[in-house]
Amino acid sequence: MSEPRKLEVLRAIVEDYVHSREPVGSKALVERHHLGVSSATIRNDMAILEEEGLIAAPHTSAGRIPTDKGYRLFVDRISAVKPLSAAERRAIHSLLEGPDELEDILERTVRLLSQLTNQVAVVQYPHLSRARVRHVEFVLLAPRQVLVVLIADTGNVEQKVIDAGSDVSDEALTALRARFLGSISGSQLDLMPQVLPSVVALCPPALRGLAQVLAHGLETLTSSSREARILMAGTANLARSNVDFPLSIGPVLEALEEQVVMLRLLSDMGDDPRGVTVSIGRENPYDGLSEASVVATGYGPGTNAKIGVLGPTRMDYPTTMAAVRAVARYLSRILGG
Amino acid sequence: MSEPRKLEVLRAIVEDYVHSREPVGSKALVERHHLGVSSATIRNDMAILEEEGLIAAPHTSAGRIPTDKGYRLFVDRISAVKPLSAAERRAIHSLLEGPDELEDILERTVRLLSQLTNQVAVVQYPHLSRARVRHVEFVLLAPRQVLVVLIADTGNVEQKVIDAGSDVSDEALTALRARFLGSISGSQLDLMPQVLPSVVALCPPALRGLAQVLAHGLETLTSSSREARILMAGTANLARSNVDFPLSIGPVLEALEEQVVMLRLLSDMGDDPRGVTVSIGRENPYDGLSEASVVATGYGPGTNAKIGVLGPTRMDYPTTMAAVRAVARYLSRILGG
DNA sequence: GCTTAGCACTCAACATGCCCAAGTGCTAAC
DNA sequence: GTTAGCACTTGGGCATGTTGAGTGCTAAGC
Repeated sequence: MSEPRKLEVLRAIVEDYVHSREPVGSKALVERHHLGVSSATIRNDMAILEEEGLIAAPHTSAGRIPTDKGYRLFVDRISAVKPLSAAERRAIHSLLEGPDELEDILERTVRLLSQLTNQVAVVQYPHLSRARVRHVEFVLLAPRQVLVVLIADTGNVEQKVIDAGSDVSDEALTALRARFLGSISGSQLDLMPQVLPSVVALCPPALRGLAQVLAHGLETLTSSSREARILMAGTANLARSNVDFPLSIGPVLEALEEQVVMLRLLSDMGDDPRGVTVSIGRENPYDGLSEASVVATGYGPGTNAKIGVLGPTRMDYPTTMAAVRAVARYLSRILGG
Repeated sequence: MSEPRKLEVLRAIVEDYVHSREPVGSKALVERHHLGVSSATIRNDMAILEEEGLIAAPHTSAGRIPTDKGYRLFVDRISAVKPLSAAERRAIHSLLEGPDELEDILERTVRLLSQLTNQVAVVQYPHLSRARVRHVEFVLLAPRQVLVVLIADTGNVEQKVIDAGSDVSDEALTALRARFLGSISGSQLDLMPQVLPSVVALCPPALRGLAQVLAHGLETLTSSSREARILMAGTANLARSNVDFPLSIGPVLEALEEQVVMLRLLSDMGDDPRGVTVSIGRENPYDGLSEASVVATGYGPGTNAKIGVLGPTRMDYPTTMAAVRAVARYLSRILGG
């Protein structure tokens, strides 16, 4: 049997099934796609595809549906990129409208992506780890309370109120601010644990106690738990595709709510620099997502944060991948400029 | 017929139905509750209750289920507050553990509440409108970029980067900071639109342009759109009670995602200062929530922000109300101290 | 060596008919 | 005002039959 036709058959099955949500049989296949052979031949091909674990039959006398492995092959070798429609392009360009603060932009982006794909869209805040310190500020709120503000060159502003333990003078704060700023301004945030102690060590003994506290505050601001934020939109789309989650959408909602899970998931997905990455069904590390697929890609400076969508394995991969890629690119451009 | 028994019958119907999710008939009723009369009598009572629109029968030969109006009467006049279990009390007290920043506290709170009630829990960030200014800070990030930070006595820290339009000197900023701080420190945030212009007017002409820009920045930080934030947890519980939303949980998820809707909903609910407020089914202003109930109450200083849960109308109101009240009280205590 | 027609076989989905249990409303008696 | 009794309604469960889509296999054809 011919290898190209085998792939063609798989492609047809995936496309039909995604379109109709119904197991697709040999006869329907030859009718809808001009494959140039009869249904009997297709039956033989399908038997082989099934042997290879690419498709499966829900029961004896039903058509076939793609398995996770089948989708994987489809995504990797068969699918062609679908160009976006003009309307979609226009929608993406409208991202520029509105306030240009990081949070607002991300929010609009994730909303847009969920509308474009009719799936749940997810975006991770830009990683701080590779960002650099742009500014540091200490503000005395009360005799012992200090507001520590750290601004990264990504536009992130992180702040935290800390308790100094003993009374703090304005002069001490100003002095320390200058010291910290001089030493760490421009350095990468993920180097803070190494850099900060040396700053403290160089302080005159009188200031060292306070410096220690402030350094610790700064460190927590840059720690990974801080950057662990995810924005999402379109969870209602899950309800629409209720049928596609035979068990329940409960576990999926749980996963989405558990930011740790989502972050892990996104960062586990390799960072193919020139395309989107897809994680299909049981490939997902989290059990609750065994019937879901994630299509994601990096964005922003160094493509270090991820944006993507989550939906049922029965998903229109080409279109979704195109949308994710287009939105990610445009988002990168906005943030870069 | 006796008024007390009528209420007793309604109470029994609500309780049984909430417990079993099945229409409850006259016979089962007399068996499970010792009402002291026969099923025939109950039948008569039920006919009256139905006439009054408090209960309804899904079809001719089925038992009755409470209507929205029935639940309303139940909540208003019948239900007794259920004391929390020791374990629940303990869980609530564990709220104190962990970081004590506003965001962390609210996050733990909403998680806890969703676990206690097995519903979706929702909490609104404390209103800024009645909060007072605790501190203001201007930080020069770049020659023309100023970071404006505003700290409220509720613990909220709001910040925003603004473009000054022309180069800014450090001295000017310091001078203006002193002016703003002196004039607005301690005043209510919702008075800012009135107070800020006068501060600007009193500035020396050389500073007035910058003062104007900064005042505008401060104003947006205090505007209502800023305080419009909601945290939620437990959306996966919706999937569990799938059956209770005959249509779909889609509209419910949509409503939850639409912060505007939720904020409107929460603030529309009267502010009964000594108890929780309940909004049942079609009482909700939003169509998608016509099969949902919201149990909410105010918390924090002036009980100006809301916390609550959302679930199907078929909900264990007494327990839910007790949990919401207990959590809100404890949260108020934590934030107050 | 592929491809194809033909055929027997399987099985979910649907329809039909039947009965049952739960529940109601009403009436007449207490 | 309460109750027993009864006729009536109706959804749900079950057994049965039918249909149609789909398969696998075999034998013939190119």
